[in-house]
Amino acid sequence: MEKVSRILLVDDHRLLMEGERSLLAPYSHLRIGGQAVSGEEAVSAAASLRPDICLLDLSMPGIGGVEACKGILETTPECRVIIYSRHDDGRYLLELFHAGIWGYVCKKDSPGRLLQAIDAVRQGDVFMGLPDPDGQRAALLKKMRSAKTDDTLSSLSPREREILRLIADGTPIRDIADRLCISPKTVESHKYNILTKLKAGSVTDLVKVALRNGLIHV
Amino acid sequence: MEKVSRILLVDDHRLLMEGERSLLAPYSHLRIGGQAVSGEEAVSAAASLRPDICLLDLSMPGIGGVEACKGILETTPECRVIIYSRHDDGRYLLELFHAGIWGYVCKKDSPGRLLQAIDAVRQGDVFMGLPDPDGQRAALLKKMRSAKTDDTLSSLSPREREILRLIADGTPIRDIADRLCISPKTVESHKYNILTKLKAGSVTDLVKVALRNGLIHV
DNA sequence: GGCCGCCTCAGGGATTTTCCTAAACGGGGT
DNA sequence: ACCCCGTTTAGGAAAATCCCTGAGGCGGCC
Repeated sequence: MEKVSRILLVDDHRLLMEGERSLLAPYSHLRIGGQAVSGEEAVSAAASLRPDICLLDLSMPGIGGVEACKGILETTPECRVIIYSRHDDGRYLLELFHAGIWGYVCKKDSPGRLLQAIDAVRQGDVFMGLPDPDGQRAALLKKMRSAKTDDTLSSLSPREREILRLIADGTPIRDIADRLCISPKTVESHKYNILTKLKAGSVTDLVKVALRNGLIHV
Repeated sequence: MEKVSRILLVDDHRLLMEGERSLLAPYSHLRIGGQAVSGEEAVSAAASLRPDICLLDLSMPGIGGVEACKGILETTPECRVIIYSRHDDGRYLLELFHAGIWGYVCKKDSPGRLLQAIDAVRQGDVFMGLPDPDGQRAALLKKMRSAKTDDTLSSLSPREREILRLIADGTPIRDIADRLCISPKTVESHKYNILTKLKAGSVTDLVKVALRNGLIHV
């Protein structure tokens, strides 16, 4: 008798989630153990339902998939998270890999690959579905195997994250200082530290980082 | 006997497209008249297949949904385009409305609303499915009814677009001047004009515009 | 107690950007 | 011929940012 895996579906596209449900429906060893339509919901759902597998959409409003993933793994480390991403460039893959995901599948791939991934992680394997744009897959794998983590936002203090958000939103230093009731010089210091920590060369890089991490929206 | 509408599906999520197919399947008066997984494909598919309705995803790599929409309407103005967007904030709605769309539905809504929209445009009605975040729907409708178009990038000259791209990528003025073999002062002027034309307050706005229009990537 | 990271503030010169105004040149359209 | 538009250049003062260095207070951890 085969073990049944309880799967938590997380996606803010309801229709896509329906697609996932019907994809999984024929398999009696795969049971939908819950669903969530936001990162926040996903974290609390995982904590209470303790699913075996979590199928997680990356791009969601609010805390976003990356943070959701970390949150889930914090409260429910035994849950094997499979990222179901719309991006075909392995975005965040490094960060997520080091955070502890077990699978990564692009939405552009055939739905069958999702089943492949689920089967793999059920058996304790890791399934990373990566297309090979410009032959960079090898380099990506190499980076995955090296222990270096990306860190991006995790190296920033809460205050720095807050200021990063405001800067990336286009708020001038003076206004940030006013809103936070601190000296403009302090804001400058924070900005300098942020740029240094993130190895960013300009505010445009900060915008991109903030965008990737859901701090701001396009 | 009911007229049959031929529908072109455009989405780079294959699974989501499957969802759309099965959603439409029960209705004999709705026939899938083709499908495309990119904006470029969509434009040529519309030109050759001349569908009655086009169900168009907004966020796609390459030329993206906005440009795809314009391209479709250029070659196939009789095709009634329904935008199927993942955003719930009516993003691009103004621009798209003036470009000539007939419908707008958020992916977050129930799939039923998609059918509603299709029925509406089949009957010659316009269906704009807008949630009401912060009560801004009224303002949005007002803007829709006023004749002002958004224009975004279309108001820029090729040179300005080129410089916008470089600025949004974080290239300092001096480097842009070097790369383009022109005076830094010229670049400044272009930048000033871009900022003015786009009514942007800072480079961060330029990053977002560039991102939305596919000039740069996150 | 001591160390460390975070937040705060400040100084100050160098550098860059901002915000225009003005103008010259060429190409394309009327 | 004429005009409009895009491209190029320039000027210059005011403002903002950059790039540090240094330092004090505060809370947590060993």
